[in-house]
Parts: sequence; C-alpha cells; structure tokens
Amino acid sequence: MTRVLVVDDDRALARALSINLKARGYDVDVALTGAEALASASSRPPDVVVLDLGLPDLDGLQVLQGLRGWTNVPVLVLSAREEQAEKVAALDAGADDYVTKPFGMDELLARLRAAVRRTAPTAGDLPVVVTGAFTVDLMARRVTKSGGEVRLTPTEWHLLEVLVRSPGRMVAQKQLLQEVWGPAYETESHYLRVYIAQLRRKLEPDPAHPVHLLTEPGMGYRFEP
Amino acid sequence: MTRVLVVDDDRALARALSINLKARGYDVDVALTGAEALASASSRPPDVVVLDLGLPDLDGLQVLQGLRGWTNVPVLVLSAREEQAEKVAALDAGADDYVTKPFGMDELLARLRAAVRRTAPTAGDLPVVVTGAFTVDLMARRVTKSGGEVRLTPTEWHLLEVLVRSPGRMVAQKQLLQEVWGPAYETESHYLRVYIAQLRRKLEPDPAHPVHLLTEPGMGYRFEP
DNA sequence: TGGGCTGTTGACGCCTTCTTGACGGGGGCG
DNA sequence: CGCCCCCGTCAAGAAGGCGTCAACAGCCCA
Repeated sequence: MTRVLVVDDDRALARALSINLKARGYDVDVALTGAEALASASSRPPDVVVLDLGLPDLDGLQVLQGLRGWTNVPVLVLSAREEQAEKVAALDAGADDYVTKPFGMDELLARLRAAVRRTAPTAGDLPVVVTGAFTVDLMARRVTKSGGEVRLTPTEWHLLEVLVRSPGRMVAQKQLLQEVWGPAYETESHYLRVYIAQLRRKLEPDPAHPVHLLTEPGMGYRFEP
Repeated sequence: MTRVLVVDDDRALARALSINLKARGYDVDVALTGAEALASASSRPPDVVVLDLGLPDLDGLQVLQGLRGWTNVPVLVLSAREEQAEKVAALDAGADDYVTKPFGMDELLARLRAAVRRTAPTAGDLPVVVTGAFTVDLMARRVTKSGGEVRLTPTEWHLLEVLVRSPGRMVAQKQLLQEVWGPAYETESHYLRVYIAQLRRKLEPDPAHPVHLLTEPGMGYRFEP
C-alpha cells in the first residue's frame, strides 16, 4: 500500500486530506509540525509527502531540505502564496510539485498519483533471487548456476519467472498454464511436466531429486529458495 | 545538454519559450503539430517535453498517449483551461505536470528543472562504455574499434545506444523496436536481425561468433561489456 | 542527371524450440 | 492384488526464429 505523509498544521485540512486519501486506499501519516514530519519520515518512510509550507516551528523549506538530505521521496508542496518567487524557491529546493490553496481535491489527488507513478518503476520488487544451486536475475533476465550461465528458452524462462515470483508458495497448475501459455491451455498439464523437467535438468543439482522446483501432486508446483 | 521539445501551435509562444530556454542553455526542438511532435520525439529523443494541449491536428492527450507508448520522458502540459477534470485527465494520461496559461516564465522554468531533475538519476549513465573490442562514447556519439573510428548510420547508432544503456541486461525485441523505430514497428523483428548483423559486422572481432552483442533467442538481445 | 549512402523488404537455409505422442513408474483405492 | 490416475522421460515431426545475401526505393549532394 502506498504511504502518504501529510504535513500541515491546519488540523481541519490535514483531517480532510487524511480522510480523502484513506478512502482511496492510501496509508496516511499526519504530522502537524516540521519536527514531527522529519521524525515520522525517518521512522516510517513514506512513498510521497504532502507538505504545507506554512508551519509553526520550522519553515516549510527547511523541512524540505531536511528530507532531501537523505531521501528522494516525491514531495508535493501546498501553499497559500501565489508569488512566482515562492514557487521557484520551493521547486528548486527539491519539491516535485507546487499547489496553491485553495485547491481542488481531485486535482491534488491526480498530482499525487502522478508523483507516485514516476517513482513506481524504481520501487519494484527484488530483482535477483538466490538459491543454494542457482541464481535468477529477474531484471537482467539471466540465470546462473555455479558461476556459469544457463541458457533458457522463452517458455522455460516464463515458467521459471512465475514460480520464482512466489517463493515458497504453491502455484496451481491452472495458474501456471494460464500465465505462460494463455487461458486456452488451462488443461494441458502435460506441457508443465515437460517444461518442469527441462528446468530441473538445467537447474537442479540432481534432477531426479529436486530440492528447489517441487511437485505438489495433483495441485501444482512450488519454488523453494 | 538537456534537450527540450516544445509542442505548441502558437508560434509566438513557441518562439518565446524557445528563446528563453536557449538563453538558459537548453537545446530546443519546436513542433507546431502533434504529428510533428511525435516524429521529432522519436528521431531526436528529448529529455523533457512541453506540450500545449490545444493543437490543430491531434488532441494533445493523443500526443501524450503516443509518447507514453514507448517513452517515460517527462511531459509538462500547458493549457488555457483551468477545470479540474482537464487537469486530472492529463495527469492520469501520463503528464508529469500541468500549468495553466497565462503562466509565469520563471515558474515554468522551475517546474521544468524539477521535472528534469527527477529523471536525472535514471538517465545518469556512464558517458563512455568500454569493451574488449570497442568503445562507445555516448556523449560524443562516437564508436572506436582498435583505435580507428567506426562509422555508424543513424539507425545503427540508435540501436547500439539502447543496448549499451543497459549493460548486461537483456532488452526485449519489442522494446528495441519501439525505442528505435517507434511504437508502430513493435512486430518488425526482421529489422532487428538486419541491423544487429550490421553492428556485429562493424564491431565484433568475429561477427559469426559475437561476444558483446548477444542474441537471447525468442526474447531479445543483450550487450555484454 | 547520376552516384553513393541508408533504410526497407524479400528469399532461403539452418537451427532451435514447441508441440505432441508413446511409454514406464509409483501411489492411492477398490 | 490389480487398476487407474498422475507424474516424469524420451523422441520425432512441425513450426517458426535467426542470420545472411541481395535487390529496390528514397534521399542528399555533386
């Protein structure tokens, strides 16, 4: 779930934002002061920050600088001031967007989505999975076994990818067939047997007694790291 | 140098933007229509796009979608319309920012800097890549092999550039075709075979047994430093 | 107008991969 | 004990990808 840190000393506005965000499935932290914001951000790192520039203790720009010292989390600045110089200062201090109050909630949410979306690709899952016998690099699409590179065909790779993406969990035959061969092949469990065997031959230390690509008889297969 | 693509049918505004940007050291391309914009973006990929939504031929949103089909370049949308629904639509279609006209030049430039700054970490690559057989200087657009310079055609260079920007990673055929030839050529894998062969002939020590430009059968190609 | 360079397209042989079928083993169940 | 279902293995034909060569069109420049 995406976590938003709302920093605003106006309790009513903070509350309104919080309710709206939670209703849309965001996880929301609220900070009423700059110091609180910095503490919250370091203890529970947010995915995006909504920062009101008018705070009682610290200047909003100082909060921004405090954040930018150690994180690139997107920051959406709120302010009642419309002067260009203000906006330029905030943006050049590292803000990702600048919205003047009063603002429309829909627009704010859209700008928030845009800010989150931009960082989405970097926030991907673990790119490389390691087992006792081989390693799978999902980003580079590469499999190595005891140093050497292992050549996989597209179908073999696709199947391995689906299994590796759910480590330790059983994946049903139907699901594997759907994801690799398409919905029309739901019942072709023979394909699975052939390709699981090929993967074991290429990856398992002893293909006859697999330890990483396990069969769950009658149900599916499981990848064990 | 940062390249900006300005898309606006208002010649006066386009000109004003262009002058301001050039004065600040940007490299500026101007497109007066949506079709022109898409063509320019694919032949000379910009680092950021300033897109006016009111265009004579295509809807601005269509241009945005056309870009988003194959690139994540930041897009800053200009519009005379203030309605929230407009803004939400543009932002959710992939725009990175939305500025309503009339706007202050300083603010626009600050938002542009913010947009470029965000992508800096991802675009920040090594300017020159060295392999056992040849070196690629991405900034200077030069390739040298055992001291001598190698002449590459624009398409050859573009293809090599995409591969070299992801060293060690497999790049899918679809992605290569989209980035080099455009979104409409997703399936023309024959182009890849022809041009990869030409690159190998010009760069590999033994073109019949490539060691740097490798085929991942059925999936894509990989550059190995 | 002509020549060279570049991009596009077609034909063909080679090779890998996919698909499909046949066969044997093991375990649960009647 | 025998039957049947499910799994694993092997093999062979079909399909399609890959690399290569070559021809053609468009373009720029002389």
